[in-house]
Amino acid sequence: MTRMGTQKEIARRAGVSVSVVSAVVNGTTHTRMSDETRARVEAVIEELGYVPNDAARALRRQRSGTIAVVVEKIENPIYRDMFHGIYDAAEARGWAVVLGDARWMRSGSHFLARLLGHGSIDGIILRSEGLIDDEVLAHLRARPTPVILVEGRHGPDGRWLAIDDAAAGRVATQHLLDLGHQDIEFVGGERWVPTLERHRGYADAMLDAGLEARDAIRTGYGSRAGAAALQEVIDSGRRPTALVVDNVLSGIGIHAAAHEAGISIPGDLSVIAIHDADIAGDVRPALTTVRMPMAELGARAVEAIAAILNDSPTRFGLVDEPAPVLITRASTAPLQVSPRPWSPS
Amino acid sequence: MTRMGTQKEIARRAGVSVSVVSAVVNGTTHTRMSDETRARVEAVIEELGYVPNDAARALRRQRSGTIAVVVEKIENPIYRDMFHGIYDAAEARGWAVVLGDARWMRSGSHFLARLLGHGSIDGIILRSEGLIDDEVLAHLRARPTPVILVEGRHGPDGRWLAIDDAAAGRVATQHLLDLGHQDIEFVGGERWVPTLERHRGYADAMLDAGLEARDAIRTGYGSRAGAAALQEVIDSGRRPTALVVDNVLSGIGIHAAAHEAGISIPGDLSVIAIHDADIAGDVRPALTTVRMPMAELGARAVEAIAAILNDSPTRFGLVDEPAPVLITRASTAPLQVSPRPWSPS
DNA sequence: CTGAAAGCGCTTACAG
DNA sequence: CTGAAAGCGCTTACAG
Repeated sequence: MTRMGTQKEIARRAGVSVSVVSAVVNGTTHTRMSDETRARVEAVIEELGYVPNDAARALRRQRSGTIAVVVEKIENPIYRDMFHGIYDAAEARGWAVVLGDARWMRSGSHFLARLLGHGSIDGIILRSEGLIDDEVLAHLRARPTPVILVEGRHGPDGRWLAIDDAAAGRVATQHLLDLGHQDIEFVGGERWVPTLERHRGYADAMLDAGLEARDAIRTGYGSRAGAAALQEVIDSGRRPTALVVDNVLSGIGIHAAAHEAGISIPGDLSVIAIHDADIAGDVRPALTTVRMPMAELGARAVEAIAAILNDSPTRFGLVDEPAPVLITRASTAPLQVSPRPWSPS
Repeated sequence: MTRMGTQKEIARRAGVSVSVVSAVVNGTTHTRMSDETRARVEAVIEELGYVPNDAARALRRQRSGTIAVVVEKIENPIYRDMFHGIYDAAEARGWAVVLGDARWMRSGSHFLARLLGHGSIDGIILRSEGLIDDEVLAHLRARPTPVILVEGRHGPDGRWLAIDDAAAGRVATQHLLDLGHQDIEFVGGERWVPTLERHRGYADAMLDAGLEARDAIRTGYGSRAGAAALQEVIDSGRRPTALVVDNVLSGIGIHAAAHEAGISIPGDLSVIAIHDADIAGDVRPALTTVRMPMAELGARAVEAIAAILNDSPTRFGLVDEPAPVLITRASTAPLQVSPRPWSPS
C-alpha cells in the first residue's frame, strides 16, 4: 500500500513549494516551470502514489464536481438510458455522477442530509413520483444547490424537464388505430401527471379518429396493477380489442393475467406499452412499446445544472426531440375480422 | 431562497464564537452553555437556514461519512435487496450511500477519479463481473480507502464476501431431483467464479443422487444467452427434462426460446433459476428460483468497512446465513411419466 | 520562474 | 461557561 501523502509532503521531498506541486497536479497557470522541476515533482507524485484530497479541493474551489441523481426505484429499467445520458453529459463536463434512491430520502436519513447539505454535491437531478414528501422537496429547493425535476412538471421555480408523454399516448394509440382497432382502452396508474398526459394523448388520438375515448383504468403501477386492470375489464363485461398501457411493467402484468384468463395476445387482444426496456423484448409475446428520449432527457438535465451554476439561461420544459418511436414487437396485431369471444372468466 | 451562511456568520449574529455554534450544530462537548445562548444560536441557525458544509467537515474530520457501491449493471434486479441491506446498515452507522455503475469506471472517468481520490468516499463496495480491468482494481487497492469485493472471491488482500453459490446450485438441483427428474443440465455463463460454484453445487447434487453431472452449457449471461443455450440443447439432440439456470434473466430467455420452439414449460421441461427477483414472478409461466441472502451480503459488506476503518477484526468469506431458499413457482413440475417428445426444431 | 501567505468552513484542543 | 487559535489539504492571487 502506497503512502498517498499531501502536496506539502511532495513539495518537501521535491524541494519545491506547494504552489508548484499544485500546478503540476492541475496543469494550471503556474505552469511555466522548468522541465526539470516538473519532472522531479512528477517523480515524487508517482513514487508516493499521490492523489489529491477531494474534500480539500471542494472546500477551496467551492465546487465538488459531483452531481447526484435520485430516482424512485433505481432498478426500474426505464432509467437505464437516462442514466447513460446523464453520465455522458456529466463526464463531458468533468463531473462525477452518483446515484441514489428516493426510498432513502426519509427525513433524517444521512443520504438526505448529504443532499441537503452543501459542499459535496453541486447539483441534483430528481425524479419524484410523489414518494418524496413536499417538506423534503421544499427543504431541497431552499438550498442554493440546483435541483432539476425530471418528469415532475411542477415546482414553483420552473426547473423541470419532461418527456412528451402526450405524444407517447398518441403514437401508441395511432399504432392500434392503424391496425384497425377501434375499441381501445387506456390502462394507467393514478393521478400522476405523466400518466394523465399519456391518457390525454390517447384521448386526442381517439377523438381525432372519431372514436370515443374512455376514462383510464386506474389500478396503480407495476405488474400487479396491470393484472388487476385486465381483471377489471373482464369483470366489467367490456371487450376492448386493444389496450394502451402506461408502462412496460403493467404491460407484463397484463400478459400474465391474460395467460391466466385464457386470453390470447395479440390474437384476442393487442397490447402496447409506453417506455421501452429490454425486458419488453424478453417476455412472450414480446411487448410492443413506444421508446422515449430518456437519454436526451438526462443530458438536458445535466445541461440545465451547468447553466444554473454558470448563471446562463437554459430552456426548461418538454424534451420533445427525438420524438417517441414505435418499437413493434409481437403483442399487437391487426384486428381480427371475427374475433373469438373471450372465455368467461 | 434562504441565505445558508457559515458558522462564522451565525456566530457574529448571535454574538458568540464559532466554537459555540459548532457545539450547537453537533451537540458536542462544548455543550455546557447556557440555555439562553443555545436558544439564541438555534434561532439564528433556523433564520438563515444554515446547513454545515460537508466538504469542510470531511476535510477537518478526515472522514466523509459516505460510502460508494459500484455494481455492474445498476438496473439488474438482483441488486435490489443488496442495496437495501447496504442502505440500512449504513444508515445505522450514520453513513450516506451513493451508487455507481462499473460501466462508468473507464480509466480517466471522473467517477473513477472520485473513487480513486480520497476525502469524499470512506469505503467502497464493489461487485465486479470482470468488466473492471485489473489495472483499475490495482489502483483502487493501492489507496487507503477500504474496498470490499462482493461476489468477487479473489483479491490478494482477502477482502471479499460472497454468497454460497454452491449451496444455491445444490438446492436448485435437489428440487428437480425431488420432482423425479434425472436428466438435468446446467445452463450458465462463462468462467465467472460464482457460476462455476453454482455448477459445482449442481454437480455435487447429481453425483450424490448417483447421476451423471454434465458440463455447463456456456453461452454467456442475459436473456439472449439463455435462449442460445436452449437452442444448443435442441440442436444437440439431447432431451433433458429439467434445467438449472445460472440466473433469472437467462431463465427468462429460456422461456422465450421454449415458446418459439413449441416446448412447454413445465410440461416438457422444468426450469429453475438461481437468484430471485420480482420479474421471475411476473413472467408466464412464473419462474421457480432460489433466493439468496443478498441483503445480508450487503449488510456484511458495510460491517466490513466499519471494521477496517476502526482497525477491528472482521470475518470475510462466505455469507451462508440465511441459507438459500427455494421459491417454488410454476416453471417446475414433477417428471411426466411418458414425456411428450419435443417437436423437432 | 518560484515561494510565502491567505483563506475555503469546519472541529477541537487549549486557555481563561 | 465561552473565546481565540491552529490546522485539515488544497488553490490562487501576490510578491519577488
